[in-house]
Order: sequence, then C-alpha cells, then structure tokens
Amino acid sequence: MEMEKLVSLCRRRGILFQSSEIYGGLNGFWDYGPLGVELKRNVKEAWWRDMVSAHDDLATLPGAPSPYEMTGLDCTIIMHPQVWKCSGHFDLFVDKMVDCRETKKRYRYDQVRGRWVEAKGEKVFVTTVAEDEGPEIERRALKHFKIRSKDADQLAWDGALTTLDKIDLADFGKALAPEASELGTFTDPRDFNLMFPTTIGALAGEEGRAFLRPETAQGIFVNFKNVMDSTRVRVPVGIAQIGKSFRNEITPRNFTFRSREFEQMEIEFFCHPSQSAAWYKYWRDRRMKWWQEMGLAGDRLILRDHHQDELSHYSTGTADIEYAFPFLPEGEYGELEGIAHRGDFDLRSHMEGKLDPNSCPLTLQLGEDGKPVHKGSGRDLTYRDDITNERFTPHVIEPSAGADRGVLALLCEAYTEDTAPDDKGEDQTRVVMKFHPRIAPIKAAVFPLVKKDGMPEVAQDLYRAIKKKFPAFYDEKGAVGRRYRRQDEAGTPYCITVDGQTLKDNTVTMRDRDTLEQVRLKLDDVVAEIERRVTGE
RNA sequence: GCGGGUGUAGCUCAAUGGUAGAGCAACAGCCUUCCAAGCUGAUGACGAGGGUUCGAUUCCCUUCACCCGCUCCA
Repeated sequence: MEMEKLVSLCRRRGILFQSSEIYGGLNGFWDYGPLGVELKRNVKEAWWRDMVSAHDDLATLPGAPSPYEMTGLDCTIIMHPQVWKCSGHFDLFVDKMVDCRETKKRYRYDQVRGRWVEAKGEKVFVTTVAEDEGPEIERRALKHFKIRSKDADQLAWDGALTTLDKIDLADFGKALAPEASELGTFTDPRDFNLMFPTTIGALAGEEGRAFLRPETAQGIFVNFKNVMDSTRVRVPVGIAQIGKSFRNEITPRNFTFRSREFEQMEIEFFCHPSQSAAWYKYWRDRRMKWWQEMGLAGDRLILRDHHQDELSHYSTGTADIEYAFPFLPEGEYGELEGIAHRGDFDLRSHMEGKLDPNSCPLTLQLGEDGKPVHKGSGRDLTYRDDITNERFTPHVIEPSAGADRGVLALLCEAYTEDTAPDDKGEDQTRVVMKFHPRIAPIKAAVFPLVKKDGMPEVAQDLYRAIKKKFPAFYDEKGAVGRRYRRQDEAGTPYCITVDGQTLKDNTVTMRDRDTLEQVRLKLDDVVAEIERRVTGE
C-alpha cells in the first residue's frame, strides 16, 4: 500500500488534515478531522480503560509477579524549568551537539577539546573530553600514528589546544573523536532545540523562560509523592497519563509519524528494586498483547528488545513495540511504544539533582566548581512499605506509547483494497478500512432500502436508538450499494438496512463490512447485537 | 540539514502569456426494493508572496507544503 493513498483517504474522509492548511500548512503538525477524532478517542479510551479504570487490582494477572494498583494523573504541559534541568532534557537543549558515529556518544560542541598534530605525513585533530587533556591527547596521538612513547618527538604539534567549535567543518574528516579509533566520525554540529521554549508572564527574558514538556513522564515523577500521600495506593503501582507533548523535531516526516506536537499514553510503574526485572518482562508482554488486541495482530507488529549496547547503562532492559509502516523500507520498523526499565534514575534525579547518565553507579553530575550542575528538589521521594517497614527508592518501568503513532499504525493496518462485482457484474476496486469494531469511528450505519413506504421512519427510530450508545450514521440518499461503499471507506463495521420485509416482520438485515454477508435479525435485538460485537463481550 | 521531484475543484487529470475544461465524488430534485445505476440542476480550483510584462496559472526569484533519496531521530 502506498502511503499516498492513505493520506489521500484520510483527507477525503475527514480523518486527518494538515494543520493550518489554508495558510499553506505547518510542517510537523496535524489536525484530526471528524472521523479521526473519534478514532483517536477510541484508542485513548481503550488504553485508559484497559490499563487504568478497568484494571483488576485484586487479582494476580497472567505474567505479573503480584497484584498491583493503577491510577492516573493529568499534569500541566508547562512545568517548573528545574524539572527539565534535573531530568536531563535541558542540557541537551541549550547547546549545539556533535555525535560520534563510532562510539555513539554525544558531546557538547564547545566542550570537545583537541589539538592539531602531524606525523608520518598525516595531519590529524586529536580530541578528548578528559580532565588531563594534554597527556591524554598525546597518548591518543601516539596510538593513532603507532609511535612509541620514547619517539614522541616525531609528533609535530600545530597550534595551541582549542575546542572543536573553533576548527573548520571541512576538517571534521581529520578529527579523531574521543575514544574513537577512526578519523572523521563526528557528525556536523546540530542544534538540539528539541524543547519548545515559551515565556511565563508578560515579561520576556530569562526570568520567565519555560518549556513545553517534551514528554509526559516527568509530571508523574514529580507528583509521585503527592499521589502516594493523597491516596491509599501502595507500591507496586502504576500511574498513567495521557497528554500532549512537544518536540521540535529537526525533520518531521512520514505523515503523523514524527510530529512536533503529539500525544503520549504513558505509565510509570513503581516497584521494589528486587522485582523490577519481573515487572519489566510483564509490561513488555502485556503492552505487546494490547496492541495486538487493538487490531495490529499481523506480523507487521514486532517486539524488539534493545541490544545491551543500545541501553542507557542504568537500564537493565528496554524493548520497543514496532510496526512495519508502509513508508519505511522493507524489513524496517517504526516505534509505537517503548517499554523501558529506568531503575531509580528519575526519582533520584528529582531528589538529588541531575545525575550523570554516564556514571555507574549513578552519581550527581558535578560542574567545574565541584557543585551539582542542577540541584534537585531535596524532597524525599523514597517509599516506605507499611508491611515490611522497608524504605527504598522504587524502580520504574515505563511503558510509553504514542497515541498518534498508534492511530497511524491502525490506519495503515486497516487500509484494504479488494474487488467486488458491481451490479453489471464487473469487478470494481473497493477501498475498505478494516478497523477493529472497538476502535471504528462509526459503529453502525442505518439505511432505509428506499426512501418510501415508511422505511425511513423505521430506520430513523433505529438510528436514534443506536446513537444513544454508539456513534452511528443515517443515510437514505441514492442507491443502497453506494451507501455501503461509503461506509466501507469510513470503516463502519455494520450497516443495518430496513427493507420491505421489515414492515411485515420487524426484522432488518445487518451487513458485515469485511465479509459483505448479511444476517437478518429482529429490530429489537439490533442495539444489543452491535454492543455485543463492539465490546467483544 | 543536503540533493532531486511535485503543487490547477474534495479526488484524478487537461489546456493556456489575454484569468481555466472534463470525469468521478459531494449537494438539491426526480427515479430507484441490497453492494459506487440513470436523468436534471446548482456549487466548486491555478499553494503563498514578489518581479518581468499592457496583461502571469503559464516566464523568473523567494517562500510554504508534500513526495523520494541521504543525514538524523535526545
């Protein structure tokens, strides 16, 4: 399936529009149309119901180490700037960064120091971020040129020690990145303005500078103590939140897949450190199963465990639930949800201050003055277990899903073209959105077979009855076949038609979107039958 | 961010240095008894800004957006 067809259908049928389209559109922003808003709401409501409100906190669910509680939050988009300093997002925002393609490490452009050196007819810019930069650079230069220490005078130094941002970009090919073995592994320096800045209050300036949240997770961490103090929930407990987040992506692309404004469905699950591995496995499998239940049941959905070297060192496991989006090359998948074991990194960050993500065990990140780079709240976010009397900092499992990406995957999965003969017996292409009935924007359409003989009146009464429970659609215009096709494109799973026989025996036909088959059922049973099929109960 | 391509009605396409046609869809009416029938009617577009020109949808520049490839994805 080509993506263009789906984009075109989304626009034609009012599922997704480009934001501010009449002004030429805005890259990375998308609006949900009348049909799209129902679809997305269904996804979010299914998630909230399945994860939070309908969660059975008394039972030990399959695969879970024990019963657990679930509760929710709805935090603000703008938070105290210190939140982002301690979480680590801020430092990535303020400066230009360079990445090393070999070591996968990221450095602040102006903090990588180095010196030009020539030997054996080759000139190289050797860099480091180490404290003892002089000896370190010489050591690395010797190693690069394969010169022994006693022959160090073969190294011809050129110029003083300088920072990477002072050398010409064209010379990056001759730069030896810290810990790298090959030359030219630095990427070009790039702005990481990934947080949207804004201003609190009328006065612009540094004083009021704040940011739109780049993730909903931090709102949960900073409210952890509030939730524990104000409810009777006990660890293990998950706190869920659905909300908008904002990232100033450098290259928004692929329809809504990478948007600058997007909605997340996140759970921060707090548990005892000794059980965190078991909980991680539980959530990883549970979340995969959930997406499958939503209709991503085929082999286009995969669960991919990160390799050890992809993990933050404080994380003992991260898995992505990924979907083979049609805009990706064959064999590649795009992330729908990440399930991360985050240890005690987040709660400790908000207690103690910004932790050095490269330290092991985790320690505070200190500045050149020996003081913390960013001070934490100083609040005690540890948890005391009333029964064992043990006090500990809970470990966190974070299943973090993208609502828009989920919707996009469901749209891709649902898009189907098949052929059906028309009334002349010629095969016609039929476009049908095969949404799971639970997430379909419209659950049922009601038609009078023809607009006379009292059929519209009966159909309208039925329509009203269905609409009290589900989004429904009434249509009496044109031929019935055309009305069926229209609903196929909208993904409406059931079409109920009032015909001549209805007037005699109070039965109607219910046509299945996918099989095109019709069953006849009693008028009075229609609402219950739709409910049974939609809820699957 | 770089390179290439595209931009005319809701969709698919056409024509043109003298302000644009069609098919389908959508809408109204007639007709229609189960999978995009037919007839009639009304509605609807040159992505935005600037330049050249008597006159620009057409030529030039800028910009915005989308698509493809590269880069990147905290």
